[in-house]
Parts: sequence; structure tokens; C-alpha cells
Amino acid sequence: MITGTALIRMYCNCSTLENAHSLFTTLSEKDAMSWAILISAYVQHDNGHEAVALFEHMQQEGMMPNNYIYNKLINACAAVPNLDEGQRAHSRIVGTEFERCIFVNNALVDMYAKCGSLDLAHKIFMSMMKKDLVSWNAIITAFTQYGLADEVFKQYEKLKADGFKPDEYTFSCMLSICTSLGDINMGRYIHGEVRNAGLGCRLPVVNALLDMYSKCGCLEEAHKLFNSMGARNDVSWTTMIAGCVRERRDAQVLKHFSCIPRRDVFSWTALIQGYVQYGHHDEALDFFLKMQGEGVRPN
RNA sequence: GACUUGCGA
Repeated sequence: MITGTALIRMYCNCSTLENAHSLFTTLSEKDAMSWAILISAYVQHDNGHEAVALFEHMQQEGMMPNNYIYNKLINACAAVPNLDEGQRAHSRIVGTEFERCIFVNNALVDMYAKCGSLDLAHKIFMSMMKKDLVSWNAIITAFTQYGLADEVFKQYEKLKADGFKPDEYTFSCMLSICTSLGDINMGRYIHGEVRNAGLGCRLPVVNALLDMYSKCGCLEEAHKLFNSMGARNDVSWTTMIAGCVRERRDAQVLKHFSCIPRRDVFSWTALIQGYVQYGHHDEALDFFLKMQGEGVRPN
């Protein structure tokens, strides 16, 4: 038997959101999960506004939200980002059984940080009786977003003192803060921690290492690491291209660009940026057109 | 069976 939720899921994956949405409106019984899947799809497509609107529509139809749906709503507010909407979402949860839900609170920490209120994010984090690794990662990410390196390192130590093991999310964040500080020594220290944790092969971590080395003036080390990678993704390639552009290594820029298996808008933009930086506006324009010729839409 | 945190221009 094919259920409504399975159909919605399939349409979200294989068709357009519009088709999924119109199929959704024809479902005779819409359960919480089908609402959650559709709201989630809008968030993934960077349409937080529509996701919030769907939530309102859901309430009008008398559907009671559960913690999954609240998380999706909070997520949508973070994606917009819209602090008012986020606070409204938060106040809807206060007084419900979900107020103490760790997943919901983790989402709130993230949402407040992304909506510009580090203060509220921190308040939520502090108020949590029980924290998991995601809670710690969310607050570390928040401090990273605001460039508060001292706090980032402080929370990193506290997380470990609390008995948690930093994971690949933690390490990507730690590396980001080293990158923005330009602190190669701290970066190397974190790299050591990554190795000790056995996470030296996780793509987001290696990519963050590539970025850290190349932006801290160690492009050669970034290259060595890049060459040793067993698997690479779009981020790995673009990180290297951007690094070579910054160091004006024209030949390497082009070599890397020609090797990318699949070029996305970020890799194209890194290349075009290189030409703009060198003052070669005609080539920049050529590549801009070529990009569209290959079906990549400018953003 | 659906939910929260991380990497590139």
C-alpha cells in the first residue's frame, strides 16, 4: 500500500515542490508526518517563508504540532532568518510538553544565533538541564558565527570536561574559528585532536582543514592534504581553487578547475572571482556566460 | 517511518 506520506516524500525527492504541494492538498488524511515532510522540503529549498506559512495553515486545519514539526518551524525561522517569527515559534512551545525537549532546545539555540540574538541563544543553552553533544556544537557554532574565539575555546574545554567527545561537527567549527583568527598554531593543534579522534577522513573536517591551511598561509600543506584525500566533493575543489586564486597561482587555478567532476555555482564563482581580481573582466564575463551555458544558474 | 549542530565563492 502506498501511503500519503510516502507519496509526498517521493514527490519532494523526485519532482517539484509545487507538484508535491498540490498532491498534498488532495490527500484526504494529512498526518503529522506528511506536514513535517512538506515543511521540511520548503526549508531545504530555502523557502523559509512558505514553510512558516504552511505551519500556520496546518494549525488552521486543527492539526496539533509535535516536536518534529516544531523543530521544522524553528528551522524555517533560522533559515529565513526572522527573529520575530522565531520568537513567535518559541512562545508557541512554551507551556507545552515540548518545552523541555532537548531537540527543540537545540534547534532554538541555533535559530536565535542565526537570527542575530546570541544573547537569547546563550540563555536557552544555559537554561537546558540536560545537554547533548548537539547542544554543545550548537553553542560553539553560535560563538563561531559571532567570531568570539575565547568563548569557542572555553566551550570546547567545557564540552570535554562534561565527558563528551568532540565529533566532526565540533571540529569543523573549531577549525573555522582558527581560520578566521588566522591562527595556524591553534589550527595545527586542532588537527592533532582530529587525528586522535580518528576523524581525519571525514570530508567536512578535511575540507575545513584545507580551508584553514590555505587561508593561514600554508597552501602547500593544503595541497598535500588535498592530494592525499581518498574522496573529494565540490567543497574540497572550490576550497583549493579559492586558495590558489588568493595566492595568484593561475596555472593551478585552471588545472583544478578543469579537474572538477561536477561544477557548481560556487566553483564557477571562485574561478570568475580570480579573473575579476586580476582585472581580466572580459574573461570573467566569458566564464560567466559559459557557466550558464552549462546550466548553472547564477545566484 | 519524519525533527536539532559543522566545511567552499
